[in-house]
Amino acid sequence: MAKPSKAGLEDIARAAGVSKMTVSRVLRDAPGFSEDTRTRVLAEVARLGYLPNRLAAAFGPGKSSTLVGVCVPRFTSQLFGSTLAAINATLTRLGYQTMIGSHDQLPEEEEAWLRSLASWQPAGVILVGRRHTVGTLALLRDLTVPVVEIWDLNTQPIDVSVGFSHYDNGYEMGRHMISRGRRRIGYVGALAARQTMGRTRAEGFSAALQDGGFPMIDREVLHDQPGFYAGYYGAETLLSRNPKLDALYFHDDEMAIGGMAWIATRGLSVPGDIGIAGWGGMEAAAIQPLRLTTTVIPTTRLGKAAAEILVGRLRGDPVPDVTVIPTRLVPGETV
Amino acid sequence: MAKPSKAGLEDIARAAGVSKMTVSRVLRDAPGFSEDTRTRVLAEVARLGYLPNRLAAAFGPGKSSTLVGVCVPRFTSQLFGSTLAAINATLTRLGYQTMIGSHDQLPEEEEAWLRSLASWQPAGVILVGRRHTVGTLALLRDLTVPVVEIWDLNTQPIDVSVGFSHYDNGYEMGRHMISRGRRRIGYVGALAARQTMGRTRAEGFSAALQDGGFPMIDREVLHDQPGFYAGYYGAETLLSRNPKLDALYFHDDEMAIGGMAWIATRGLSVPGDIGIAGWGGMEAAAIQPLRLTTTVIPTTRLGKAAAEILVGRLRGDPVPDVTVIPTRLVPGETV
DNA sequence: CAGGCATGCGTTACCGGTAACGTAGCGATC
DNA sequence: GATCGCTACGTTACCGGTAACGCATGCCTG
Repeated sequence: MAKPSKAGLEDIARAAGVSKMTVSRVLRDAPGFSEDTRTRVLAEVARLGYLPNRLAAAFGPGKSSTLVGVCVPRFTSQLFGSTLAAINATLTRLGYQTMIGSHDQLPEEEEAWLRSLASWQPAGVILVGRRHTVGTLALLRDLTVPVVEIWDLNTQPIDVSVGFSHYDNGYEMGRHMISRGRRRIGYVGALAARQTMGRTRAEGFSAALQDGGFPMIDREVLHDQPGFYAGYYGAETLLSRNPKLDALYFHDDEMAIGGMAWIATRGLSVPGDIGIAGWGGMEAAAIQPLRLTTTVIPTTRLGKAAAEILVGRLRGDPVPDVTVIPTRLVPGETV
Repeated sequence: MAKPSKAGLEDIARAAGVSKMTVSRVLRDAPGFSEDTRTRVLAEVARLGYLPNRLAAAFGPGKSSTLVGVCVPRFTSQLFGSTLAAINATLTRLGYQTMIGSHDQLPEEEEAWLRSLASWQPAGVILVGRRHTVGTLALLRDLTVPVVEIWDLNTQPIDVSVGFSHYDNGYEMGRHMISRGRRRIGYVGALAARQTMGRTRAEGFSAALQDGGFPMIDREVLHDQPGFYAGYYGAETLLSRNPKLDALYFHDDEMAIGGMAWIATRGLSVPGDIGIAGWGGMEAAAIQPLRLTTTVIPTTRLGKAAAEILVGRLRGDPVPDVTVIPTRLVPGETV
C-alpha cells in the first residue's frame, strides 16, 4: 500500500530469497529457474505490486525494447484513425507500446518525427506512405530495426510493405465510369501542395480514361484538407467552369458527399445529370439517399496485418516482403 | 557517413577534447562551461551527427524524462482527433514526445494503458475525461507527475483540469429549444453501456427541460458507436415510437445529420415538423442545406491549452487548477 | 595579502534491468 | 571413481546519460 511503484527487481529478489537475475529470468520466462522458485518470485511480484521499468530494459546493451513508432499523415481522418486503432490494439495485445506521430503529408515532418523517435531506441517502425526524405532513409538504415510501410503498397519496400495500390484503385474507377457510359469526366482533389496518395489515385484514374479513349476533361485540386466542404467547393468550381461534365471522381467519400450537396443545390440529379464516385468507404456515405459508388478500404484488416507482420519481423519469423490488402470497388447508385 | 547514430557523448567528448559531463552540460544548456568550449562541442555534435539517447536521460536518478502520455477515448472521432493533433503539435514544439493510447470509454482500459505507460517513466499525463478507476488513481499518485484532465471539466481535479462542462452544454441546449417553442422533446444517444460525456450532456439537457416545465418525452440511447448511421437508426426508432415529438437533441452532429437523413426519407420537414440540434461543431454540418443548431467546441484551442498547461506544470510555473475553455451554442436553422 | 567565492571544468557513482560468465550440486557415463 | 554435462542459480559488468562532488584557477574584497 505504501509505494507499490517503487518496488524493483532488487526488492522482489530480497523478498523471495533469490538474486535479481533470477527474478529477471522468471519475469521474462527465460530458461534457468525451477518451478518452485518461479512460484515464490511471482508471489512476491504480486504482493509488492512490482512495475517493470521498460526504460532500463530497453536501455542496456541487450536493447530488448518493446517500443514501436507509428507515423500517420493526420489524426483527423476517419480512415487513418481506424487503421491506427487497429495497429494500436494489435500491438498492445502482443505486448508492445506505440509511439505515434503525424507528418501532415510533409516528408520533412516525418523525418523530424523519426529523429525524435530514434532517440527512444524503438524496436520497430510503421510508416504510412512510401515517399521519404534521404534523411529518413539514412536514419532507418542506422536504426537497423524492422520497418513496415503501409497504406500505399511499395513493391520495393525499405523492409516490408503492407497495403494496396492507389494507382490501381484510381485506374479501376476510371474503367468503371467508362463502362457505365460516362464520357466527359472530371476529378476533384485536395492538398494540392502535398504528395498525397490521392494524387496517385488521380494518376491511375486519368490513365484509365486515356486508355479508354475518353481523356479527362478537367480537374480541380484544392489546397485545402479533404473534407465535406472542400468537396462542396471543389464541385462548384469545377462544374461552374465545365458545366458539361457528366461524371466526377473525388479524392474521397467525404468530398464526394460534399460535391453531391452542391449539385443538389443546383437542382441537378445524380446520377441522371452527373455521376459521382468517391473513395474510402467512409461512414458518412451510409446515410446518403443513394448508395455512393466508392472503393472500400479494409482499414482494420490493414492495421491488424501491419502490426502482426511487424511483430513477426521482430520475432524473426519469415514474413512476406509485400502483403497486398485487397480493396473493393463497390458500385453504388451514383454512377 | 559511417554510423552517425552510434556516436555518443563519449565520442563527442573525445573529439572535442573535453569530458562527457561537459558535453552533457553544453547540450542541456546547464551552467558550467565557457563560450569557447560550447562552440567546439557543438561543432563536433554537428560533425558526428550525434543523436541523444533519451532512454538513458530518462533512466538515471535525475529522471529528466520528456515523455508525455496522452489517452483519448478513440482515434476515429473528428473532435478527439483534432484535439490530439493540437496536443501533439504543441508538445512536439516544446520539446516533448507523446505516447498516445485509447481506452474506448472503458475505465479499465485506461488503467491498463496507464500501467503500461508508467513503465516508461513519463514526465506527465493527459487524460480525456474525469472518470477513473481506483487503480488509475493509485497509479497516478505513485507516479507523482503532473496530470491534466481535459475535455470534461473537473472542478476537483486530480491535479489540473482543462475543458468545459458537458452538463452545461446540454442544459443550454435544452433552454434554447424551449425558448424556440419546442414542447415535445426527445434525445438520441449512443454507447449506452459506457460512461460517455454525451450522457452528461443528456442529463443537463433533461434538467433544463424539467426546469422549463416541459420534461423530456422520450429518449433512445443506442449501444452503437456514435456516427451517421447510429443517428439515422436512432431517429427512426424514437420517432416510430413517438411520432408526435417536435424536437430531437442528438449525441453529436454526425448523429444529428444521420437523424435528419431519416426524417427526410419520411417527407417530414426540418425545422417545420421537427427541430434538430447536434453537438460538436463538426465539419459534416458545413454542407447541410440548413445550418445545424449545435454547440461548437474549440478543439484546437483546448488541445493547445492543455499541452501548454502541462508544460507549465513541468517547468514549475504557477498554473490554474481549473481552466475553462468556453464553448458556443450556435443557433442554426434547424430548431 | 589572506580569505572568500565564482567559474569552468573533471571524476565518481549510480539508475534498473540484462548478457555473459562463473559455479555448486547432482546424476549419468565410460 | 574421475569425468562430463546439465540444471539452477549467483556475480559481475555494462548500457549512456546526469547528479553530486571535488578541485584547480582567477578575481575581488576587507
